[in-house]
Formats: sequence, C-alpha cells, structure tokens
Amino acid sequence: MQIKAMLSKRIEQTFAVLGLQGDALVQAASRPEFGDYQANGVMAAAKREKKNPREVAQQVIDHLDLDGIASQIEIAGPGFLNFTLDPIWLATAAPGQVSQATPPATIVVDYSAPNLAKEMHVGHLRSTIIGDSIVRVLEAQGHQVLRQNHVGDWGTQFGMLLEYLQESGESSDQLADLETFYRSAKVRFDEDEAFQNRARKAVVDLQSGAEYAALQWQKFIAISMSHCQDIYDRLGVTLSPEHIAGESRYNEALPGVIKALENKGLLQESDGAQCVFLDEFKTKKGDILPVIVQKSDGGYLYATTDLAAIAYRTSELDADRILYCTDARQNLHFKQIFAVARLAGFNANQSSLEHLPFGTMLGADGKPFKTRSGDIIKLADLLREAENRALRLVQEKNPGLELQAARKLSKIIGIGAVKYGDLCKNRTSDYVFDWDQMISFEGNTSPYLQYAYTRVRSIFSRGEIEVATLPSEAIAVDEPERRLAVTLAALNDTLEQVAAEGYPHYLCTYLYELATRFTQFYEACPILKSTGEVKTRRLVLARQTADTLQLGLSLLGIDTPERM
RNA sequence: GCGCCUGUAGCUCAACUGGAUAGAGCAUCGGCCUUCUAAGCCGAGGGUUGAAGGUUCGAGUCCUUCCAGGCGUACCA
Repeated sequence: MQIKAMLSKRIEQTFAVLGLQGDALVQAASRPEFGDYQANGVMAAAKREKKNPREVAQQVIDHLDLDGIASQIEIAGPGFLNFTLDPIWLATAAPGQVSQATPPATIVVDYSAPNLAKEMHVGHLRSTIIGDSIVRVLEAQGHQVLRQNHVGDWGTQFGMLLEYLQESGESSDQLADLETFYRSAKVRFDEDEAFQNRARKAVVDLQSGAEYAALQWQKFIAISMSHCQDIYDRLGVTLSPEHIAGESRYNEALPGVIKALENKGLLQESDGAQCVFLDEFKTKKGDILPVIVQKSDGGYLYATTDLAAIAYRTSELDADRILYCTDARQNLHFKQIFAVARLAGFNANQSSLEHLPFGTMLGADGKPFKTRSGDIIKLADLLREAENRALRLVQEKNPGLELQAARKLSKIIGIGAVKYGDLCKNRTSDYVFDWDQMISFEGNTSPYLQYAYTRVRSIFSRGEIEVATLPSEAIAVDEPERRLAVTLAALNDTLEQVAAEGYPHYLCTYLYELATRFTQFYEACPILKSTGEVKTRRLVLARQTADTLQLGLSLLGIDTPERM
C-alpha cells in the first residue's frame, strides 16, 4: 500500500469536486504533533481561487471520505491538513509486502561498466552498487529489469594489452594483478618501437576481425572478467556474465549509425570528422558544440557506441525506460546522445532515457581519491580492509566466537558497511572518502540496522516463539508501538520514490528511521515480560520490523546476520 | 569565455522537490547494563543554510547578481 499516493488521490478527487486545482502535496508529518501525514496543497489551491485557505481546508474535510482510514483530520496553521491514521486500518496495511507495479514495465539498467583493461577500483563502486540497488527495487516491484553491463572491452589500449599478453604468455603471474599487467604493458609500449607497431597492428587486426587477434582478445577479456566477477561475488552484486553487453557488441552496428544519421540529414563534416550539430547545444555567442560520431581517421567514438546501444535497447529489448548509472562528468555526453537519438529516430519506442549521475569520490584533501603513493585504491583492497576491520570488532564483541564464524559474520558486516556508506548519500554530489567513515559501525550505518534485526531474532529465540504461529496483524496501542506501525506502513511510499527517481539513499534514510523507532519501542515496551494480547501484538510488530529490515537491506544488496 | 553541479553544526551528510521550530551520525560533555544483545537508549551544547537583493501567506529549496570549489566544453571513455 502506497499511503501517500492513496491520500493524494482522495484529496485531489475532493479538489475536483470543489472545483479546485493542484496537487495535494501529501508527505509524512514533519512533527509528531501534526499527526502521521500532512497535506500542504490546500493553500496553493485556495490561493488560485482567491479564497481563504482555512475555509477551503474545511470544505475539503467536509467532502473528504477517509472513514476507517484516518481517525482524525485537523486544519492547522494557514491551511495545512493533518491526518492521524486509524490504528485498525494501519494494522491491515500489510507491512513488509512490496506493492506490485501495474502494469510492470521493461526497464534497462546500464550500470557498473568497468574498463576491462584495468582492475576495478573505488571509482567503480558507486555505479555498481547504486545500479544494483535500483535494479533490486525495480524487480521487487514486479518490473522486468534487463541489466546491461556496458564494459569497456574495446579500443586502442587493447592492442597494447593483447600484444603484451602474446609476449608474456597467459600464464604470466602479472595477470593475477591487472593493474601491474597494464603498467608493464605500458612500459613495453613506451620503450620499444617495434612493440608499439605490433600493438597498433593488433588493434587494426582486432577491429577488422582477424582470427588470431579475436582469440587473443577473448582470452584477455575472459581473464579480466573473472576478476570483475570475483568482485561482484564478494560484493553480493547481482551481475553475472550473462549481463555483459560491452562496447565490442556494438562494433558491427556502428557504420549503420553513421548511415542513419546521414539519411536523416543530420550528419556534417567538420575538420574531417563526422559530426551532428544541434541548436540546443549552442552557446550564447553562437558557438556550436558538435557531437562527434566518427573521427577524421574513420574511427568511432563512445557517442557512436551509445547511440547504437540506444537503438538496440529500445527496439530489440523493447525497453520502456533506460537508466544510465554513470559518473556525473558524463552529463553533457548523455544530454547530447539522448537528443541525437530522438532526432535520428534511434529511440524507436519512445523509451524514457534517464541519466542517473553520481558524484566523484574525493580524498580528504578534496581532490579525486588516491592512495599515498598516488594510486587509485583497488576495490579488492577496499573490501579486504572492510572485512578486516569488521573482524576485529566482531572478535572484540564476541570473544567466544570461533574464527570461521567470526569471519563469516565480519564479511556480512564489513561489506554491508561499505555499501551502505555509499548508498546512504545523495548520489548527485561528490563525497569524501574516509576509511573510518565508510567502514563505520555506529550510528547511521548498516551494522546498526543489522543489529536491530538481530535483536528481534534474539527475542524470538530467547522466548522460544514460533514465528509462524503469530497472527499476521497487530493493532498498535501504546505510542512507541504506534510510531513504529506508522513507519512500517511507509515502506512502499519510499520504494516508489527510489524507483521513480533512482535515489537509494531514500531507502537508507527510511530503514534508519525504522530501526530507530524499533529501538525506541524496544527500550520502552517490554515484550517477553508482557503477557496476553499485549505480548502478542508486540511480538507481531517486532516480526514485521525484522521482515521489513531484512527486505529493505536486501534491496540495498546487504545481508542480515541472525546474531551479532 | 560558456555550460552543468556543489556550498547547510568542528567533521561527514539529511531535509520527501516551496511548508510549520533546518534534522541525523561522528566528535565533545552528562546520565542509563541484577530486567528481551550497551554495535544500544536518554539528555546537553553546537546554525545569519557562502554573501546581498528579489518573488509570496511561507525560501536551505525558485529568480538576479556576486564569492568560493568541482567537473565538462572537437576527434579518450
């Protein structure tokens, strides 16, 4: 049940009856004394009709039918409507159930997209886990989600790598560390002219489909992808080899892209390059910004590939929405290719093309994040560090725990902390990377949420409660119970927001609030010590909390341990 | 130069897209474990939301002009 949507609809229907226009502007109450939900839209609607907002608010209440849903509706301030939900209705709001989208859509999500020439580093973290979380939410809502991992597996650098692979042999130890491999290849490339020439030839051979080059390339890609897959598996990301749709896949479609642009009369030559000039990208001075689709040497660019990808996704995959989870620095690029795609008819099905940009990860100095030696931190190292820190804490908190169990637990906690540390921030802005902050276990962190979950589990095991025998609904009575129940019921409002706008931090904020409400309830309302109806309803609320926490964390891609 | 983004407590971030007294965590200070896990709870201090104007019942949010930072801006992705 999406409460906000339901209330909005009812209020707006009432607006229509009264001849008013505008949105109801429903939101969760900003303060407890304002009830559970508030509607702010009356004031604007009244103003449009030049009427007294409080009088209009009264008329809305008179015509609004929320019998059995709201136990109290009040007018406050200049014309706010404050709603208090009926506890009996609240009990039936089915916490822990994800509302299914009607009708479900086909949604392509383009995310992760590591460069296969190098090892995954912290810069790939955001796209990978933000995209994965959005994918999980959309799937939970019943949408058909098509993951597209647009890996960088094509281009000039591969000539160098293929030639070096040929020279050093695929059993080379350096391949265990792609970063070293890349660097060594670069050294060879820079020092030896003959090597350079062979590397350039390898590129040409590869792109023209020579068999030896293709074989060598496939070997390299396979090795590189297995590195990525290791990271995905450790991170608990739902990507697998079947989701790979890299740049190379569109290679054969690229001449067709140019041809199509030409047929549409969009193509212009400029300094030897094939370009599309669009009025909307003119500067005030009248300078025009080209979208270059073919270089003067005949080579293609990422704009060309992305256009081919749009055509494929909108027609072959039949996508209703295509979401791109990439760095904010590509803002202009996506604006341009979306515009070109529309003009050229590549977006055959009028798919909604949405760029979900995220900011850069910075170091403490405010500059893009590097290690002391100037290297970018590898994801593998980041994850190891997170697990080690978690292990130390786990052993400190649970001295009796066997090492193997402690390791298992520290994986769940450490990886969760890394993911949550990133997901809980508004993706749009740059953010400062800090070991202690990212791998933190107190306050608004995933361990706090996991901890709240284990406390519920602990109640059930200690009280020897058969969860299955509990009733499915409980009517909250005491204030901490009510506050918890209201928060439980808001799950789907939050999920809808995440799905519509692609901001997983809404879900984090929600879960943190839920865990906080639960902990307050836990402190104030004894469960196992209570008896009869009181005990039952509190057990039910606890179970609903555990279910919702587990569900919400799973939608962020974070596991829940049974004890900590 | 032009364009996009950012500027909120000592630090790291929220603020449901114009709503009521700007909220959390960390850090600091004080209280709470013989009672369901203290990775927790309760409380205190800490703010001219970069600056100045403007729009209106109402502005951190919208507009204008500045200031500071980041990124992008013709053959990298």
